[in-house]
Amino acid sequence: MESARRLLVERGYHGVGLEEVARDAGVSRQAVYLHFNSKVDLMLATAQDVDDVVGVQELLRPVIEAKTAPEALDAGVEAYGAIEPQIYDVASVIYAAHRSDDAAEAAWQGRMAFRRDNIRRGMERLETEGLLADGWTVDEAADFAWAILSLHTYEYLVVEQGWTIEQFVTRLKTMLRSMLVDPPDKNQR
Amino acid sequence: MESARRLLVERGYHGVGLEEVARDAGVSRQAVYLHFNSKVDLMLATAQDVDDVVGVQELLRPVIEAKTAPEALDAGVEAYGAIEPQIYDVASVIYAAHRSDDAAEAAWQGRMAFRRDNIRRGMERLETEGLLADGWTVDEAADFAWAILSLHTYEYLVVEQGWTIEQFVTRLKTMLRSMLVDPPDKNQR
DNA sequence: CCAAAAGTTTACAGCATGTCAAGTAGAAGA
DNA sequence: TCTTCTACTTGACATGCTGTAAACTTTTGG
Repeated sequence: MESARRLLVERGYHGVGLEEVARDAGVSRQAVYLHFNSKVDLMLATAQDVDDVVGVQELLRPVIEAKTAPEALDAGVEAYGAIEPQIYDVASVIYAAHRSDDAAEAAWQGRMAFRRDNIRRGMERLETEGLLADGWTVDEAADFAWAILSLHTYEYLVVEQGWTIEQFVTRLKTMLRSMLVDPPDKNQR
Repeated sequence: MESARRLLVERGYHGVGLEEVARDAGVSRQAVYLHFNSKVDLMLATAQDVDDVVGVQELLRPVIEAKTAPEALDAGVEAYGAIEPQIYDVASVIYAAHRSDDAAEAAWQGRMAFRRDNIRRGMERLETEGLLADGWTVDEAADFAWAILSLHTYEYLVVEQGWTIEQFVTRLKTMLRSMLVDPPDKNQR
């Protein structure tokens, strides 16, 4: 599983064959089919494995437990900064396959829906507390924050440009606050 | 070329074979190899074709001709909003292939470098005019704007969530102004 | 009208995914 | 200890893809 992850990530889903993945894991190619239905199934199982180890639910707890909506927003960005580095590699393999493969597409959409639902709840809370900035609907704000807190923002800034996680999280916190939270709460407390 | 684009875009690079692409274009599969060296070469040529038709240089002229750096930034976001819908589909095919294929990787990096260079020049101009917001270096600001003005921000907000281009451009203009331009010029003129 | 350019059919090599069948080594249980 | 079950192995095969090659036909332009 570990080595399957390494190879898939390094060379991309279509860049490595099952033969090599299996040999690298010390088993025959056919043995893979005893555990997984297909290559894409192996990839998805690998991703699920990563999810379980990371413990996303745990990392999202501070978001739910935050006392105010703006603090929840900050906590959400921090959770994003903690989660993304761990799931980035397998998630991007799923993304790369999602246009060509139906199972990958379903897995990708599921992940996106999960994240967007969480963010939307945060925006609903902002509005409930009367702190959603003027000119934004809950949906539009959720769309915006979701697009910013994406796999690809992380990819561009941290993976490609070498930003530190702290730098990345700080900039995004400031930006989302200034865009989505009403001025009275604009400065961090 | 047109139909090659359609199929590649609809089903993804690995989701369609050359046989079908060729038949759809009304020629034999082998005829494709008379014009292109490989499947990836066909895809890249298709993308180049799109670039030529779109006329990126023309669309970027208002950016260069803007009188002030903040106006150039706005013009840049507008140019992005004009270019991205036209190149999105083929660009995303290149992106999807860039991890598995060396030629696709090179093409992708080239596109990214082109865009980032343009954005960096804008940030240099902002700094020259003394309007780059406190706490930002030219490089960091360029990274940030480049990550935001990406294929994927467009994908998430316009393609997936159905934002209009106007809505999209307006939000990004406001955001980049408030993050990167010094307060005196924060409001649009 | 003729010759080159462009395209067609047919065939083949190589590699990948996915399936099937038969055999084996070792652990677990009666 | 003997049996059986499990996990894995090797080998073979069907299918589908990319890329190359050769021989034949059509188009086209000079």
